[in-house]
Amino acid sequence: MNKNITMRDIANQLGVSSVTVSKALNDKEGVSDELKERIKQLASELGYRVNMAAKTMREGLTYNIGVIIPERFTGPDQSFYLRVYQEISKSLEATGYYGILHILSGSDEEGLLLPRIYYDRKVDGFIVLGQINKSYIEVIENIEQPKLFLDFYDEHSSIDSVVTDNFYGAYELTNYLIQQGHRDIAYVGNLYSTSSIQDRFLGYYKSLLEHHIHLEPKWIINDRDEQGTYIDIELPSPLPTAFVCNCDQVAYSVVQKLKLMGHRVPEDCSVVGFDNDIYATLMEPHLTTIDVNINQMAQTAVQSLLRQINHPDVRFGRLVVKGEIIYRDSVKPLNPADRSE
Amino acid sequence: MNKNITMRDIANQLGVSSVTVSKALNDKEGVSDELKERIKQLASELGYRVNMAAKTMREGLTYNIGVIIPERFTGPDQSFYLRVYQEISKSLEATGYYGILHILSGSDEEGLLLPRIYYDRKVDGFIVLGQINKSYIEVIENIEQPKLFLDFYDEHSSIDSVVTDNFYGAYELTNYLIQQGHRDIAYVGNLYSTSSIQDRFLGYYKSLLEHHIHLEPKWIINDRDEQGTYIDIELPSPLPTAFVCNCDQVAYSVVQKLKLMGHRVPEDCSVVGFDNDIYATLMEPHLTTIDVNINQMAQTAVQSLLRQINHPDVRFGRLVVKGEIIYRDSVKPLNPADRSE
DNA sequence: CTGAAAGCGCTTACAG
DNA sequence: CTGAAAGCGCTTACAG
Repeated sequence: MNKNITMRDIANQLGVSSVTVSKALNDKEGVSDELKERIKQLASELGYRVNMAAKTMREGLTYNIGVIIPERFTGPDQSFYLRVYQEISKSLEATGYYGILHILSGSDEEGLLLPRIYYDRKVDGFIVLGQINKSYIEVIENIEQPKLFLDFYDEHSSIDSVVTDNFYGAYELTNYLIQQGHRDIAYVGNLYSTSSIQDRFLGYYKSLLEHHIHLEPKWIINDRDEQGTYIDIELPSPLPTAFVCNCDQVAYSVVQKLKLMGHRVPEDCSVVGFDNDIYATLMEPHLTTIDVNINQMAQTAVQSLLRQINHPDVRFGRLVVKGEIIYRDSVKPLNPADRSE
Repeated sequence: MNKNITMRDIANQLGVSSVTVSKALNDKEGVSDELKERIKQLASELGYRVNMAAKTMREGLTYNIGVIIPERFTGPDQSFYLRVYQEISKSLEATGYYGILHILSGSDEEGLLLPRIYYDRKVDGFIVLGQINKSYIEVIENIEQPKLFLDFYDEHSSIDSVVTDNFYGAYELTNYLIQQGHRDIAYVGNLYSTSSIQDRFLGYYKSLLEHHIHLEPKWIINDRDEQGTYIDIELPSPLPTAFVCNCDQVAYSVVQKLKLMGHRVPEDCSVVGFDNDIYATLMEPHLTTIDVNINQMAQTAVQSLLRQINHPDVRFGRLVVKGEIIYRDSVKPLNPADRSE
């Protein structure tokens, strides 16, 4: 019965024009309060629903945002970006927008193919969630629509970005380890893979510098290739007393590896991660890590992009969202006597 | 420069009508091959992109599907439905459709509020992913648009559904335990919470019946309240030799609990799960479980719903997607001598 | 306060 | 093979 009720139907039944109905339903000037009430009343009885497509065509706004996530971040054991997407979705809906997810396949990324949402003019703007390769960044840059990088950035690009505070997160985590008496501290992560891993490394390094601890090149341990595919981690020998891992999943692998070699965590080796994702509490011991404020990141991203849509000229640059150390059981204070040197 | 190029622009530049451009770009009859080529050529040079909103208004199809997930299934440690959503997204995009995610909050579900995508006519149909309460089912039923339940069903409802083969999955898993010599087998799950948990229980029960094993009421162990909130699991005493858990996450909890009590898995107790999600391989020992074919479920759901959109009269009823046992390390053959009675 | 006109960009049915 | 006309449902700008 509420089969495609239009404003005209309401107008006809009330003997007014559809212009008046439009004004009433949108709370615009120019309708008497009494008539407005009658219109709203009837609209609700008839189960009137706005036809967004008509609105879209008239205004040139789809009220959709495309969220692009590179496929390699969406494996069965990686739920982090999906959770971010979920938060984006919620933030968007609260403002009358909707998110459309596009998983960017490896081959499309290589072949520099834009997602279908682009060719179909399905969206008013794009959020790229997760680092894409240099050439694809250029392709995105050439899109003449608002866009934003989330959880990574590119120095050569003029595209706004929202990232978690990787640098200070890792810096504080490393400070904490040093406070606990550690001085032989390794960093696990490929420095050339993503801006996040690189910035976390730099935070770790800053902490080392401030404490006049020499950075041992052999204690920068690779965990993946530059495309982001995990490789087998080779632990150095002798072992450091602590590992700063670029993410919880890698921390989990490192702990597995240590256990396999007969070492105990944190008794023999302390380990910290980054993200506070599912790995942090599924592993034994529970991981000390940085809780990335996903909700805040999503909200910031959505707000920035929406502002870009409404004011195409304003730019934000790089927006940093603070994280927070979560202290758990993977770090042990080091007795000075235990030190290797 | 590709600022809102329309068919008319192409038509004007070529001195033809926009009707001809439309036909050419859509590969319809009635344009000479030569002209069609010129049109496509120019369209591509100009960076023409179709205006979906116009198409939508004309055809009355949005080419969007709403995917509704109850909030309680989307906690930080539950990525299963998000992964299903991801697969739905991919399946949809392959057919020119797009998914719009709506997380149904607990209060909206209680208050029987329909999502905004409904009021905005944003979608051509709905996939409800994850069991909703009875009253909300009725609300969904009254929507005069194609809809489908995914991963659950309701006997009183005429809405099509796609589910994994819960019954036979649990049946085969229990058969396997019995083959390994187990006879004291508990089931963990609230039988009144979801259709999946109920059907898995029934599969377990069928296996027991077939082997003439008495169903001990005390060995049906509760894991959550009827709203789905997890509760503390109380293990029975004496312990059975095996647990059939309604999902991997609960299997994980059970194993944690057993370990805490000083029991070893699988040496003292065997445990199996269902889903083959991240918990299955993150726990020690790795879990023997049923691999739910997420990709197949998503594809089946998308195809069914799309057919419903194009043929509003056809119904499928309940579609069952087969899963597969994944044998890992959480089950140990039971030596007859070990039996408790 | 109320409404007639025009137009967003496309496609279908029809005429030539 | 090609195109003029009409209409999908809305909203803005203008006239009364």
